[in-house]
Amino acid sequence: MNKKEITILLVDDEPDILEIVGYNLTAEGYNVLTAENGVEAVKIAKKKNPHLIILDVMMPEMDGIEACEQIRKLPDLQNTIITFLTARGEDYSQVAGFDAGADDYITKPIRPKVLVSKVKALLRRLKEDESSDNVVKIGNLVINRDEYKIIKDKKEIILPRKEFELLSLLASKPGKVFKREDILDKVWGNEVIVGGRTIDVHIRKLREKIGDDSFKTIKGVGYKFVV
Amino acid sequence: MNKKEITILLVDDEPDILEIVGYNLTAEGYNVLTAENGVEAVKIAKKKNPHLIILDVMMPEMDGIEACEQIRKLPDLQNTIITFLTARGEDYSQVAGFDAGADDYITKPIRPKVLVSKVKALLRRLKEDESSDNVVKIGNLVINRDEYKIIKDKKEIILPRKEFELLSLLASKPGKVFKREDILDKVWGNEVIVGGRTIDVHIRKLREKIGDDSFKTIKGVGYKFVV
DNA sequence: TATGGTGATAACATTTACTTAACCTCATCA
DNA sequence: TGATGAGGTTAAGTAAATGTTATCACCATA
Repeated sequence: MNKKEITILLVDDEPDILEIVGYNLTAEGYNVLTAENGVEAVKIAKKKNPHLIILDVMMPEMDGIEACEQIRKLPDLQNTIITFLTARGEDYSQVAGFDAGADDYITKPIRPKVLVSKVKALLRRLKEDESSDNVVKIGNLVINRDEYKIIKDKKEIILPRKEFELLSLLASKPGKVFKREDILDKVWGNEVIVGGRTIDVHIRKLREKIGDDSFKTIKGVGYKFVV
Repeated sequence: MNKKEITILLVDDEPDILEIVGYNLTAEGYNVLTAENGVEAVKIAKKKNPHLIILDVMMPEMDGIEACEQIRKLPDLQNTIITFLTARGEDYSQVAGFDAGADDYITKPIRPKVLVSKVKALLRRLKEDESSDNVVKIGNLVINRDEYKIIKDKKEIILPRKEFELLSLLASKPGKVFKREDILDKVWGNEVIVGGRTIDVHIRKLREKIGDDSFKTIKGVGYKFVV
């Protein structure tokens, strides 16, 4: 996801804060929307579907907590990250904030650098969320997509990229037969043309490293991973 | 399976975590049970048979690892998904966790959104197991096109491609007579020309493997599959 | 520039599926 | 009754698909 495509909704009743924070986030390349109260915030959130919402707790009309609750009810905004702006030490509002469905909070007074790095961290989390189950366990195998490693019987195995992708694909649905063409599509990409024996050779390496029994050949069709 | 019917057992010795995580899961519509230590967890798991168990590793009385092992021993809880709560980077506990029979782990500090999406992903896995998409059952036969296998009286039979396709075709409409030319069209493709005895030979092999009675010859016409 | 890992390929071996041919059985009907 | 046609059976040959190994080009890295 490109920064340009990331939309942040900034909600505060003080124009100064909107301007300073907004300036800093815009300078970072984010697409920034602003609202001056909860009612407006909910309206904009509904329409623009931002990735991140920064909500001041104390606001006229509708406070941040209530706005947050309303926003959380909207089905399209389930994956939006919401963070509060709260005065330091106001512990109660933090709890209430989490209760309302917030993911984090930022304490006032706001220091632009801190805020920007927090925003970056939160958006990084969004990415992590998108690829949520990066660790898969099948039988005595643990496949960790994040760290690109395999654990078999407590022992770590490092696989080259193609082998890892191939194993990863086959193990994503144990038992299911993947046709050769499907494997080529998913591991090699459908533009790439490789020779006829390429898949076999990679399967062979996996059989060597992971175990012969785990990979079954279905002649004329493809391969499957079995537990 | 409706969300309301899904039960999650949450085990942690810190009431704060039980509350925050419990709140988030309840808000998602899950039925949440809690326990404060391993002993209690095992007791509740045995009684309530939850679909998913979230276990803190570090707990007084009985730690998560041991609780997991005990739970895994219970026959009713074989299909339960167990996931650990573990401090980030505690690599050892992850390995030990998988060893004890866990399916996944969630790192602390807990971020509600991450946890919820992970829970959803895990439960999606549960659903997939239950739904049989590309599977057809006829009599004591189960034909699984995804895995390219046949199950007859609980025993797995692997068939070569042509035999599989032939059986698959005949069994798609039990009782219906398929003309020889139709079979050739569908299994062999209408450009391929094969000798007169080819179909018979394949039928013979199926009769050998699946059972003589299942395939009836209609002289001058073709074959049909009967239950 | 040397090194080592990766990934593709070619050449060959092996395995398996599929087809065929030859022969057999059985029912039907002139 | 024996000629005919349809399908059944078997083993063997062939073709197709996959397994195996060695080798090479490429790339990053020391």
